[in-house]
Amino acid sequence: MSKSQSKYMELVSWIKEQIASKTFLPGQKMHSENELKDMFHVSRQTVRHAISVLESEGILIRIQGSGTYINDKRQANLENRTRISVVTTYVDGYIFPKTIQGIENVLFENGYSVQIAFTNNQGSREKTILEDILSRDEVAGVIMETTKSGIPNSNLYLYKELQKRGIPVVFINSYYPLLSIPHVSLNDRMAGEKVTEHLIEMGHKKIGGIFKLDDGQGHMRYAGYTEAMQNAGMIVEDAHVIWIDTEDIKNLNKRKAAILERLEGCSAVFCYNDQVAFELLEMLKKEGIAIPEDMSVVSIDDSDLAVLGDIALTCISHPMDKLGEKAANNLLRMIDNPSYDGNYEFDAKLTLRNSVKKLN
Amino acid sequence: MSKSQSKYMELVSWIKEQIASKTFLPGQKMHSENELKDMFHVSRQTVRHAISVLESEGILIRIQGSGTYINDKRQANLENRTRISVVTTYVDGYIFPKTIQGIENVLFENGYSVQIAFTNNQGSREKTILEDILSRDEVAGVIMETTKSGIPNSNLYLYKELQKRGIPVVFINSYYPLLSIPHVSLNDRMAGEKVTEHLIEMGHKKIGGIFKLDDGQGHMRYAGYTEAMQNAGMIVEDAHVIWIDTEDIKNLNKRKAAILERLEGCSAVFCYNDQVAFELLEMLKKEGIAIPEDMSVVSIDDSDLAVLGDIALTCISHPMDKLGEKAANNLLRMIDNPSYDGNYEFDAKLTLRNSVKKLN
DNA sequence: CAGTATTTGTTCGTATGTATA
DNA sequence: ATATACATACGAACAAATACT
Repeated sequence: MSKSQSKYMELVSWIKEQIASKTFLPGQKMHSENELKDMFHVSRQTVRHAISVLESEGILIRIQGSGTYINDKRQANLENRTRISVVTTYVDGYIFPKTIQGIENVLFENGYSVQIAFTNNQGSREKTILEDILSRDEVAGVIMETTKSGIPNSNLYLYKELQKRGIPVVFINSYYPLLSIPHVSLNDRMAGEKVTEHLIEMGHKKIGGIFKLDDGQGHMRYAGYTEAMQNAGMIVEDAHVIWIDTEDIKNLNKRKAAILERLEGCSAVFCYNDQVAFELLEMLKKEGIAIPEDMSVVSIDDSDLAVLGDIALTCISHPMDKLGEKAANNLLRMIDNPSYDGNYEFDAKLTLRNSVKKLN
Repeated sequence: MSKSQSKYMELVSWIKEQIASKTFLPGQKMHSENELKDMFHVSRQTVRHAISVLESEGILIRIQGSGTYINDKRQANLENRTRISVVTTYVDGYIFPKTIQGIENVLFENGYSVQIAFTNNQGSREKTILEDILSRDEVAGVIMETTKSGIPNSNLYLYKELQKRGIPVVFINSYYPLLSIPHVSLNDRMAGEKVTEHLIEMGHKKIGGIFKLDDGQGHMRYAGYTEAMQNAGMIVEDAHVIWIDTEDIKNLNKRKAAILERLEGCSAVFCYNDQVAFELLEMLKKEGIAIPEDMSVVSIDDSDLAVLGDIALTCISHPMDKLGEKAANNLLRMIDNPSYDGNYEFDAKLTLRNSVKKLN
């Protein structure tokens, strides 16, 4: 592969490939100059030229009389790192800005600089960003929002590589169950449970739900919803459950007919988040369905959207900036003490407003 | 001094001494390899070895066919920098997230990583962040939102230091008039003018205004407002102009009495931005003042807030993500070509909605 | 511990290729 | 187009540090 005209550059490429493919392992001794000379049928000068390039890049270390070794870069560079990479899906939602601000506040106060990137909730972008972090090899830790954690992720090997290199990672909002990497999030299961229990206490029997299918939070909130229903001896009817994905949220109206049909007969509906609730309110209003008289609506997040319209939403509060601060603090503790368990889930707290009607 | 047994190290020392003693000046061409060979009675290989050591230290630059030059260190260190620092006031507003996302998109695609920090619109924090950037000395450029550009800033010397080091800076949204540093922003003066002209065209004579006093955007929007009034032969009455600062915006109600008094007799009011307009709408509603029947309201930004309530605001659109992209692109061009002029102002475009009444 | 082999470090000579002025 | 200057490449010799017997 990589033909770089000159012989020494070909040798450079070859050695890099061996290291990348784990044929040469960090700390190991490499072939001697004379061995390489014979292997590649070049002069020793050419071999030395190639090695000197790699040495100046910090990839190899030459020790006179002993040999040439693959540098164990990790330990060498990790010492003075004061940079943290923060990767989120978007920044233009209503939760992330506050979370990011919380993260930045804590990290800046602790002398770290914050490097940021956005996945746009696309696995391909997540991959590029992780590869970039790995190749630059200069961050002391990573705070990461999962990308579509509700469906299988093909980038898990990149997270494992970070672990292998001793770079701690904290997930926020959700996590990948297949990885043993800590996360800081809202207790989404509890959130789903509490909000559903509230509806049940208020006398609702037929409770519909709109959940996000492509992230773990959607799954957990759904799990809480079903648990609360079952605890109350009620049956979760799939006919009243609507699953949407990230794309749907932006244009809930496209699924209007299906949504209205599924909510037929329900007196209340559990919305995945405020954004969904807000869109749903608009939709119901246009259909002449009054809230909360004809339909009670609850949601999760307690963002600006929850109180912006004429109907204030009863909902679970998202910790937002507190979540960011906690994630940052946990990451810093993990950097100091690699065995520290960085997991944390915020208890769900219900805020009562006027979007739920009491039935008798 | 430094006798380092080997000939090539002696040559290295000699060259370093020449540079230290200003015999060789930055940017200057050095002796050719053959000249040095003859001067020191060594082989050309030895000369090349010495030069390659100095080249890897970034002290010399070899250019094939041209010669070997003493590196101007500024440029030397900047070569491999692929990090841009983005500093904004907040991230939890409604404009910044989109702007930041626009910036990140462009920079990431161009192989740069984005380092972020927030000033919270406090001069002291701006100072700390700039000092941090300067001491780390590892960014290729800075995109900066001004901190209270409407009042004197005591950190200008730090920006000058960045200029001195050849690190390009682009301001967004506003700029410090005392510095010759480019900015990318909305044409705030034009925005103020257009929105005021619209009110005048709709028959309004008494037009009040709420402006932000502590940033340059507030000043420019006010300038546009006065210009439009004067062009129409109308007089700007100070009694109808309200100046607020960043703190006031969060709690407009505290100045309720003063605001209502100043708007007395006005048929329309120009709001500094959507946030102000939104707060004002709430206030007027509670006072029983109908919009647009009793009072027309216009604003600038066209954020989510503009269309969220029951009254959709007629306003000037803020370029948001486009502004971020433009700022990033201009900064990249400045990095490539230091003489490139990175200034750009987006034309103001009016979006008509239903917050303005036509008078006759 | 001494001696020897191995491995990298330094230096010279020479030749040809390629980019620049 | 030519001369200049750096780039690549080979061969050879000896020095210095390390490893092994």
